Amino acid sequence: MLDIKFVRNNPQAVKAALAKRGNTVSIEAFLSSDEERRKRLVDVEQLKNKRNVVSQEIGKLKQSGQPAEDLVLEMRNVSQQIKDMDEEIKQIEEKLEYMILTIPNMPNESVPVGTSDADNLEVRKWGEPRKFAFEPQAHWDIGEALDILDFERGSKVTGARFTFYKGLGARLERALINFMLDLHTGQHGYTEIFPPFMVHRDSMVGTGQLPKFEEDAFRVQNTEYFLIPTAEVPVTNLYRGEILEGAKLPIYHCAYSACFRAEAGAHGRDTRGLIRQHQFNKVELVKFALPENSYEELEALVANAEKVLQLLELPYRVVALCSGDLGFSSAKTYDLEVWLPAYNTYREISSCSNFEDYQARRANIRFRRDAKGKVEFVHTLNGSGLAIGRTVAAILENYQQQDGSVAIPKALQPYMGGLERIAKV
RNA sequence: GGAGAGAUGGCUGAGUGGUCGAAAGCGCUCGACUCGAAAUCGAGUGUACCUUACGGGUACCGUGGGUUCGAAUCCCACUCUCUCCGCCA
Repeated sequence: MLDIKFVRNNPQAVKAALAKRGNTVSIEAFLSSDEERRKRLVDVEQLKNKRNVVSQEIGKLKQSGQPAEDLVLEMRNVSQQIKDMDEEIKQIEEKLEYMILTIPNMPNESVPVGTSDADNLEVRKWGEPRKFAFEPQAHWDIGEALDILDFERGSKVTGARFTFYKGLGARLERALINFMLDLHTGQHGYTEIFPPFMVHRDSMVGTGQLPKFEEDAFRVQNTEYFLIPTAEVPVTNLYRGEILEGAKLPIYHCAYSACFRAEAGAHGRDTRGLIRQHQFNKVELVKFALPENSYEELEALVANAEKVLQLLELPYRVVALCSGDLGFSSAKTYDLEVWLPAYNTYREISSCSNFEDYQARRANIRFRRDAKGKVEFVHTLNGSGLAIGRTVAAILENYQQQDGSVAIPKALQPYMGGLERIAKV
């Protein structure tokens, strides 16, 4: 969430920043409630002070055997008043909290201004889309033909947007997970985490999925547990409520997890194939950084994610999201988009964001530079490194052969038991 | 699932209705001593909010309620941890 004091002191700047997102939240409504709260707080705290002082007097009177009935009666009244005022303040605070939790982050200065993904800025391209001597097939057709993906039975057993991987398809998924984790832990300095796949409400609030986007999440019946939409949630919340040692920053974590998304509002989009599933696998990168370094850390994180695509020799481009396309909690986001021949376009395969102190403030993740220093909020970052299902789709489509088989990228072959291609059995 | 014990500051741990934001020790910071270090001695050392010139106030002893003039302390519910039994991958 935003710094309430900053909002109070710079309402115009906040409004201008949020306007770049096309956000219409009323800062005025927030500020008037905020003022109301403070006004009442002053009153009730005065009363509480009176109660504290007089209560001590009563104690002394009673100890010395003197009567204190009139004071007790008076304080009985005061206490009731305090109770009523506390109740009113609580109502206001609940309203305020909901408001501040539903105000998105402010875009960083460097974010291009725009209203939709059409205004996103291509930063760089890597690799050349392959020229096919034949009509390239979509990955769902390739996968079904090779009997390594089974969408029909996925729907039968669970429902739409669920898929069975079979044989070398399942092996490919597992190989990619291991390949990516090995790369990030071995070459990029990330410490591996294997997180819970369910978290409670506070964790979802901490990273920004709640309270605003509850309809996007799967909640476990009769509990307050949510299936994680990304490992970002449990891994960022690892240090929730903690004060970290400044000397230990930055902290790099990577984590494999399954991800669960309700995809509310995505009906009819990407209905075929692996692109948009209710359950998919992902290797996530998470960083906890010093505020002054977070933008360098973002560039490095993007480079770490790009490395996966480079090693797999998949053509991609890097896009800087414009202000209107930015995620709720993000101050700046780069998307990695991989080339998908059957779509004849680049599709998102990784999203790398700097949240600055927005999540840290929600999740109360702080650090102290040294023993004497004041506590400060860390900056949190994360990015996919990469989405596994979409990587499988990209490999199937980019590495397909005329005979229907699919070559396996060199870097991945050791993870496939040395296998060089997936062919029909 | 059954029975029991517990949750206090960075840590250990005292505190069963008032003067307790909280003893003591450890740790940490600063200072003294020292050529330097250790040891020793002295001072300091939570977070948030409100107000503000200095300063002051309020809240927080797992979480949420309740009793009371007054709650770390009493009552209720919940969460988590530990021990024993049962069950289980």
